[in-house]
Parts: sequence; structure tokens; C-alpha cells
Amino acid sequence: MNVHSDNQTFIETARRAQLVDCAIQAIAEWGYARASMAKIAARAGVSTGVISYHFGSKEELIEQVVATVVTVGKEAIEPHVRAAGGARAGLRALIITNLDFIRTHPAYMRAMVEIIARGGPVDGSGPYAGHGDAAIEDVQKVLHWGQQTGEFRHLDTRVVAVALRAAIDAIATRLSAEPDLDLVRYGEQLADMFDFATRKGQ
Amino acid sequence: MNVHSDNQTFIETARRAQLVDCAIQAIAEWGYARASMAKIAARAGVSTGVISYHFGSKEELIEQVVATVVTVGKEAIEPHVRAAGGARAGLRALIITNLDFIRTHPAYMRAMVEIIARGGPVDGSGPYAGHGDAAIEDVQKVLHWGQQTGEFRHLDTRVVAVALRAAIDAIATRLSAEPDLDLVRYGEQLADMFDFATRKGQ
Amino acid sequence: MNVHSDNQTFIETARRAQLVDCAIQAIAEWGYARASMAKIAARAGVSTGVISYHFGSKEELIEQVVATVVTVGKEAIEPHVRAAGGARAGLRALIITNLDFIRTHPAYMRAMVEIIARGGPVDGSGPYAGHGDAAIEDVQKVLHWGQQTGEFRHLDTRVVAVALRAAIDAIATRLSAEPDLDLVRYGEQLADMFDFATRKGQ
Amino acid sequence: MNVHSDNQTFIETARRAQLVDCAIQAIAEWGYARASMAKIAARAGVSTGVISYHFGSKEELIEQVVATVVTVGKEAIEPHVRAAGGARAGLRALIITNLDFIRTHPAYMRAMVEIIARGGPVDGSGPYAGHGDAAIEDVQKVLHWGQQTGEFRHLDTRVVAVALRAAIDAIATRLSAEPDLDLVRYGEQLADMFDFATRKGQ
DNA sequence: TATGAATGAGAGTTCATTCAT
DNA sequence: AATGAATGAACTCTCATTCAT
Repeated sequence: MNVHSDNQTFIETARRAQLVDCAIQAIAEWGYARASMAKIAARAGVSTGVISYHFGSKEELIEQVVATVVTVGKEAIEPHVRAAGGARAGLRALIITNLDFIRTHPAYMRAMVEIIARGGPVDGSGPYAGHGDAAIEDVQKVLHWGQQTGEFRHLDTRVVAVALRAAIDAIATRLSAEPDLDLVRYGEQLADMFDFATRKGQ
Repeated sequence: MNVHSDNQTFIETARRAQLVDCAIQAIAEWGYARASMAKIAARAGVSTGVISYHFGSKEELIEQVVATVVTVGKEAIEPHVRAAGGARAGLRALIITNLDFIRTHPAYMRAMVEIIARGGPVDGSGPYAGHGDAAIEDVQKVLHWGQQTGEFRHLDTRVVAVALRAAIDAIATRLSAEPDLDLVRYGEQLADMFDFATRKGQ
Repeated sequence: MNVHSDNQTFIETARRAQLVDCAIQAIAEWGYARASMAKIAARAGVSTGVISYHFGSKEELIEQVVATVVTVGKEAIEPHVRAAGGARAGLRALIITNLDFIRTHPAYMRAMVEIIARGGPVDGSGPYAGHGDAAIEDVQKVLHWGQQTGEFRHLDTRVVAVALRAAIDAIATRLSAEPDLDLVRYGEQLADMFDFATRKGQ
Repeated sequence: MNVHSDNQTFIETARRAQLVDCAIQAIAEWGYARASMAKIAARAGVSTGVISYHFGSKEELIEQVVATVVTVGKEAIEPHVRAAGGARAGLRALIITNLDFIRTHPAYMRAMVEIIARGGPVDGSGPYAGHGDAAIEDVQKVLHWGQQTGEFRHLDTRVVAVALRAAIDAIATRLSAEPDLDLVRYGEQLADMFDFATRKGQ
């Protein structure tokens, strides 16, 4: 059976998941540049060829890493935002749960930052292409929500969304520099700040 | 005369400046990891050895890039912040002039973000560590200023500084994705947002 | 399977042996400094990366070369020395079999002399330090033996051992200059000479 | 005036001598491989081009180094051998003064060993070509002398000369490993040894 | 004569990828 | 499906040499 067909065997799916996980750990530990295929394979206890066999190229593997992190992240965050009683609470939930995700999945975030930082051609291609926009749009939706309900002041949702997304993502990097950072308190402060920045003045 | 002495020839100074500039452009265009010595040298129209001759190693070249960008950036921004009549105006000036710098020096900022984002080995060491912190502290100073004058509300200056720094830096990346972005308007919006976020409520 | 584990495949063992052999020949032919990885690989008919793959670094390859030459050499020489009826006969055997080894393995000796003569950094460290000393000590043991049995005169075993070792090693170089050298006769003369130099006067 | 003509100016001669001396020191200190033209030039306080200007190539510089060391060595040793009352005393003088030269000119010897060890193509070319033979022949002459006077036993002068030359040269290397070596005592022992090896038995 | 900027080849090493088994 | 040996290009860096000034 063609490996890249959608019709995957169980073992195939498991291998891919395992390799993606090892890639995340390897990138988080050594940084993108030093996380070679050989090291990722070694961490999975398999030979180098296996990755090529299952993913075709390193680029595809990285794309899967990104997709996985994004998916897992969304599943951890979105429900809390949706469950919020309003946009203001939703924005706070988005920030708090996002930081909570960073706190509980440091390797995921670290890997993500490494991959994004690596960049590649600036033309907007690269493994993270699209996901960045999507992440910004998720924030933007909450801001729209709040504008419609009148909870938020008049503001450029794009600008605020970009700023908030950046502020959250920056924490993964800060965490590398200050491992003892109190992310819970940090989240509260950040939520307060964006609350002030967005709410309708009294 | 030893190349690395302070007493440099005119031609030596010119070459170093040219190479630093080419490095900035190369990093901005291809990203840090893919900006090889060969590509930088080719962009300058010289052979690879020239970089080693003038800088000793790639690391030293990058250090010079960082030093140059930091210096040029500070000179463009700090005076405006200092000239502001108060902290609130200072914060706005910091944001506006920062975006203006990004608008007029897109490659500089893109390169800087690339270099700082990388930050070297995962452990946070590396030759560029500290520049990110310094940039954050510059923001933090303005926030302290405003707290002392009573212009700003009670807030965690660290958190806000990190968020603002990230929000500004993110624009360099956004600009790559959306070259037609109206940075002037963007800057006004961002300034408004952080004004709301920091000012003392009425 | 990790390449550097002890549990090696047949093909792995064969390649390593082949590469060590090619390294010996290359060093013997061009001298240590000019025996580059590229030349060694070319001699083996493989690409440069193969050496890194099997040995990790040039240094490790050279270590294997030294280990191989030392082992093969010892196995060819030591038994004859041990089998000798006494120290005087042992010393003669050491010289004769050593020259015989040079005659039958000219590249081995030439390579060994190259490697030991270099010895790494000037300070005497480096990965090959010690092998020269070990070779001298092997000679010294025979001299001690003869002093204990009373076969040899009172002498400084260190001085004589260094001299004999040097005299033997020099032949590998001489052989390069005079390929037609009669090593058998040479060995007899050398043995005679050191016999005179060491035996107890009548 | 052509630089390479025999008719050299005083300043030209002085420069060459200075450069040769710096080359000796550089090679002795860093080893042949790491004694680059740049380092040698830096040690002389001149620019790289100067060496090429005066010597044409590194090879020629090294040849001059060898020639210088050989000449200085000969001048230090030969008179003492000639002044000896007979071949036996001459041989002893050759050994003693040779070791004395090593003791008083460690950089010279260290450089010499480095150059010889480096070897180059084994075909007998290289900067030391010829000098090695000449050095052996110098020893051989003394041995012939002693055979003619009947002071020495019947022996193969070539073999003994090679052995003695090697034994002496080996000391420079030993000296690197054991800097505290007592060369005076060493010389006496070596002289004794070769006296036993060569003299007519009673 | 001397400088120092520049060249271009070659060094060891890493790595994504391929492929016979 | 998986192995692991091999490739070949790319990397940074060093160095002897050249040459305009």
C-alpha cells in the first residue's frame, strides 16, 4: 500500500505519531538546527530511513509537528473560550488557558518557537505558513464577538489580535530564559492588561 | 596592522560595514539558518574568505550585525522617547518611532528578530543573549517612569514590557507576509491600545 | 544499530578495516599532514562522508590506525622475543623480527613513524602520545631482563632503549630513500652492534 | 635588483635572517602544521606578503630554515670532532657536542624535528632531502677514520651511522616529552654505548 | 620594499536523502 | 516496513599566494 495514501494502517499511524513526538522533543531539547534526522530517529529507536519512509522529507515531518502542536493546542484552548459567558471572559480564558498550555507543554511550545524562528524563506512559505494567520484569526474572532456584544471598545481587531498573539508566543521564549517564571501570575497580569486595552471605558 | 585592532583603515571600515549590511540583508531574506557565509559573501561580490579575514568567524560577524542594528535602532528611537513631555507621550513615541524604524529599515528589524529569536543554544546562552532582555528593559524604563509620575496604573512592568516588545517585533514578521501593511496607521492603533492598557482609569 | 557500539555488522567491520588500511597507505605515501580525508576516501573508492560515518572524526580513524599497527606489530614481534632462550638472544630477536616486520609491512611502519613523530601538539599531548613511550618500554624490558640475568653490562636502560628504538624506526624512513636496502643484512649488523653495546665485556 | 640574485643588500640579508629565525621559533612553538605564514610574519612584525617577497614560497623559507639549522649545527659540532686526538675521541666528541647543541638550541632542534616529521611526499624530495644523508655521512666519516686507524672493530659504517644519527635525533623528541631530561648525562651514556659498540674488543 | 586586502583551493564535518537488502 | 550503509552537497574555517597601492 502506498504509504502516503489516506488509508493508513494502525501501525503506520502509530509510527507517525511516535516520530512526530520524538521530533518535538528533539527540537525542544537541541533546537531546530541541531535536531537532525539522525538524532530524531535515534530518539525513536529506529534508523534514519524510517523518517524518510513515513514522511518523505524532513519538511513534511516538520509540517506534521506544527499541525500536531496546533491541533493539540486548539483542543486544549478553544473549549474554554467557547464556554465563557461573554467575549470579555472569553478573551481572558483564551489568555489564561493559552499560558496554561505553555506551562503544561513546554516542549511543544519550545519546538514551535524554534520552528517559527527558523523561518526559512521570508516569502511566507515554510512549515508554519498559514498556521500563524489562523492563530491570529482565532484571537480576532473573540474580539469581533466582543465588539458585536458591545463589551469591547472600538478597536482594530487585527492589530490587537497580532499584538496579543505575539505577547503570548513571546512567553515560550521568556520561559527558556527564566525557567522559574510564574506563568499563572503572568497570565493574570496579561489578561488584566488586555482587558484594560479592549474594554469599553466607564 | 592587525585586522582586529581598533586602528582601522578606511578600506577596512568600509568593507566591514558592507559585509555587515550584506549579512543583514541575507538574514532578512533567507532567515538566520540559511544565511550562510557563502551567500553573504556572494551578495557582497567577494569570496568567502573575506569574511573570515575581516571578522575572524561567523559569530563575530553576527555580533557586529547585532551591535549595528541595536545602535542604529537606538539612535533612531531613544531621542524621541526622551523628548516626550511625559511617560504617556513617551510610550506612544516609543511605539510610533519603533514602527517608523521598521517601516524605513525593514531588513534591519527582520534580521534582528531572526537573530534574537534564535538566541543560540536552547539553554539561553549564546553570543546574542541579553540583547532581547536589553530591548525589553528599555520599554520597562518608560513604564517605570509613568508609574513614578502617576500617569500609569498599577501594573507589572515586566509583563507589559514583554508584551509590547513582542507586539512590536511581530510586525517585522507580519510585514513580510503583508508588504502593503499601513504601518503608520498600525502604529497609531498599537499606541492607542497600550495607552488604554496602561493609563490610569478616569 | 549505533555505529559505534561494539556489536558490529560484518560489512561495518570490513569497511572499517578497509578504511584503516587505506589510511595507513595514504599516510605512508604522502605523510601524515597530507593524508587528507578526501585522499583516504578516494583511495577506498568511497565518498568523504563514509569516514565520518564509520569513525566519527579523523582523530578516531587515526587512533584506529595506531591501534591496528601496534597490535599487528606486537603480534609479529613479541612471541619471538619471548621464545628466545635469554635476554641477549631476545634482544637480537627483537631487532631481527622488527626489521622483518618493516620489510614485510613497509607502509605500516612508515605510517606509524609519521604518526608518532608528529605526536600532536608541541606540548606532548594529543591522541597518540604514549605509543612512542610504550614502544620504548618494550625494548627496556628486554634490557632489564638481561641485567638481571647478568648477560648485559651495567647501562642506562632508558638511553639504550631510546637509541635502539630510534635506530629501528629510522629504517622505515631509510627504506623510502633506498628501496633496495637489504634489510636482512641490515638487521644482522644492527643486532651485532647492539650486542657489542650491551653485553658484558669478556 | 632581483631579490633572488646572489648579490643581496645588507638589509635584504638581515630580513631573510630575521624571517628564518621567526620561522624557527614559530615552528618550535606551534608545530609545523600550525605555523602559518601569517603567524610567522606576525612574529616578525611584518605583513604576510613580505615572506613571499623574500622567499617566493613557504617551501623555500623552510628550506632556508633547514639550511640554517644544519649550518649552525655543523659549525658548533665539526670543530670539536676535528680537534679530537683520534677517531674514538672524535666519535665521543660528535655525540657530546651534538647533545650539547640540542641542549643549547632547543627551538632549532624542535623545529627541525617538526619539519622532518612532516615529511611530505616520501619520494625523497622535501626540504630535508639531502641533508639527512649528509648528516649520516658526517658520522660515517668518523667511523671510517676509526677503521683506518684500527681503533674501531670491523663494522658496517652505514648501519652504525644511521643508528647513531637516529639515536641523537630522537633526543629532540624525547626532550619535548621530558623537558627535565639531563642531556649531559644522557650524552655520556650514549657515548659510552657507541664506544662499546664500535671499539675493538680487548 | 612593504602593506594588507583579496583569492581560491582544500580542510574536516554535518546532514537530508537514497536505496539495496 | 525497516535497516544502515552510502552519497553528495553544503557548511565554517584556514591558509599560501597574489597584487594594486
